[in-house]
Parts: sequence; structure tokens; C-alpha cells
Amino acid sequence: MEKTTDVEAGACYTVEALVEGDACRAREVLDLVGDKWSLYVVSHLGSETKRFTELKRGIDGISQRMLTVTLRALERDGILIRTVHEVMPPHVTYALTPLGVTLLAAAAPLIRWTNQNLDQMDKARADFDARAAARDATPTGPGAIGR
Amino acid sequence: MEKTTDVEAGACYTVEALVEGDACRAREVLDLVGDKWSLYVVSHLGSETKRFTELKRGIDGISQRMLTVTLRALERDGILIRTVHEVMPPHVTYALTPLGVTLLAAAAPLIRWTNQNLDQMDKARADFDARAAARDATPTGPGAIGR
DNA sequence: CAGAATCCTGTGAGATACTG
DNA sequence: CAGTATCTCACAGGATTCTG
Repeated sequence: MEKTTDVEAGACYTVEALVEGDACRAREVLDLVGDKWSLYVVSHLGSETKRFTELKRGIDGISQRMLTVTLRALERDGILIRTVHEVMPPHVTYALTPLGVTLLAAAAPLIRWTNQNLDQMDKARADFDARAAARDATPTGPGAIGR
Repeated sequence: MEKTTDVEAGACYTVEALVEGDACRAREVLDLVGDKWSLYVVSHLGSETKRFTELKRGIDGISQRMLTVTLRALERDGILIRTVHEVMPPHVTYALTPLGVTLLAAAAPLIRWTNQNLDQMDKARADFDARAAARDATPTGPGAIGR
């Protein structure tokens, strides 16, 4: 009774269908969420409404400046809305727009993929490094490559 | 005011499900495909096998150096395999591994989302810039514009 | 053909200090 | 609290040259 998770079912997004028309816009994807913090902000917001300081505390390692810059860019893109409540002290809240929610949903498969395959990639890297080291240690080749 | 997350309703990737455990690994996602060319390479490869020069020609604007660097990183991550055919002149082919194919599939929703929403974002940006300009032009408030 | 080795630059982003 | 304004620097990435 699976809800055909587009990826796992392998149904909707075939490699071919993607490559044909969509693939070449990788630049736009990166312009949107390719920077260091956008994905963190969007995912940490989720469907909640949060304040500046909440986000700052929730997103480990982000600086005030980068949070501001990232929020502004996402606001400009229509991904989130910034609401200023005219009180003292200042009270500003951020929330994903409907568009932003769909963005997060679209990014979810990639995030999940990464989570599920990190260990496999670590293994691949170890293998690669091992082979590279082996090649490095035997410039003349193991046995009789020196020909 | 509650946000009616239309996505929650019917999708497999609810915002909540994502935010709980997956969200914080945004770093790993970007380490993988957050650079300028990885996504291009992966999507241009698709399910085909291509040579270095084919990729170079197919990916507009990429330099030799960057193609090499990107290919090496993706090979190290186990996303693609590099095959050297021992002939002269050198003949090297690249192809996605099964892992790489699933990565492309996982990235597809995000790429599609971008393609489908670019115009909406452009509009959002224009609106944002217009509002910013308006605010900028009326530092003393609306109605008291000095020309 | 498929790179490796250098050199060089723009800019993404951190640290810090100030403010309504 | 929620920013803005600078200063600074590392490093991603481009151009160029050399090679098996």
C-alpha cells in the first residue's frame, strides 16, 4: 500500500525523462539551494513559524550575518515570508510559503538519499583512497608492470 | 493561523517526517552535489556511457580542469566508474554506477521543481525588488515623496 | 585524447562591532 | 531582538601550459 514514493518506486522520474529536458538547469537548482545555508534554513523551518533567534539557535554554526543573508534571499525568491510584528522589542517571524513547502518536499528525496547512502559512500571513498595509495606506493607496479 | 500544508496531505515526504531526522544533514547533501558541476555531470551522464571529451562538449562552460576534478570526486564517492581502455590514443569512459543512478533519481524531483517554478520565482523576485525600491524611494513614508 | 601541474582571481562566508 | 556595516580571508574554480 505504498504511496509510490516517486523515487523508490522508480516510476515517475526515470533517468531518461530527466536528462532530456530538465537536466541542463542544474545551475538554477544551485542558485537556489546550492549555497551553504539555504537548505538548512528551509528544512529547519519546515511547516513551522519561527523567529530569527530560534533559527539561529536551531541551525548549528550559522552566523547572524549568514542567517540574515540567507533569509533575505529566500524571501526574495518567494520561498518564505518574513513578518514583522510592530512591537518592542522587535518580533519577526519566518515561515515557508506554499511554494517553499513544495520546494522542501522536492528536496526531501535528495536529502533522504544522502542519509541512506552516506555509509556506502564512505566505503567507496575508503576503497578509492586505498587503491590510490596502493598505486602510489608501487610506481613500478606489483609484479612486472615496468614494461 | 495554521499552515495548511497541502503537501502533507498526499505526499510521502511530509515536511515533518523530513525535519525530524533527515534535515540536519544538509551539509552532506551539499558536499555531494553542492558544487558547481557535479549535478551537471551526473545528469548529463544519465544512463549512458560517455567519454571525457563528450562530457566536455556536452556540459557547456566547464573547463577541462573542473571536469577532471568533478569526475574524480564523483568516482571517489562511488557515483560513477571510470574505465580506461588501454589503447592509443587513450580512451576513457565514464558511467554512473547503480548508486549514481539512484542519486540522479533522487535529485530529479528537485530539478523538476526548479524547472517548473522558475517563472514563479522570477515573479517573486520582481515583486520583492519593486517593494524594496518603493521603500527605498520613500524614506519618510508614503505620501511625502519629494518627487 | 585525457588528463596533470601551476598560477591567479572573485566571492562566499566568518568575525567583529554598531543600532533602532 | 533582529538586524546592518565592514573587514578579511580561504578556497572554489577559471585560464594556461605541459605530457604519455
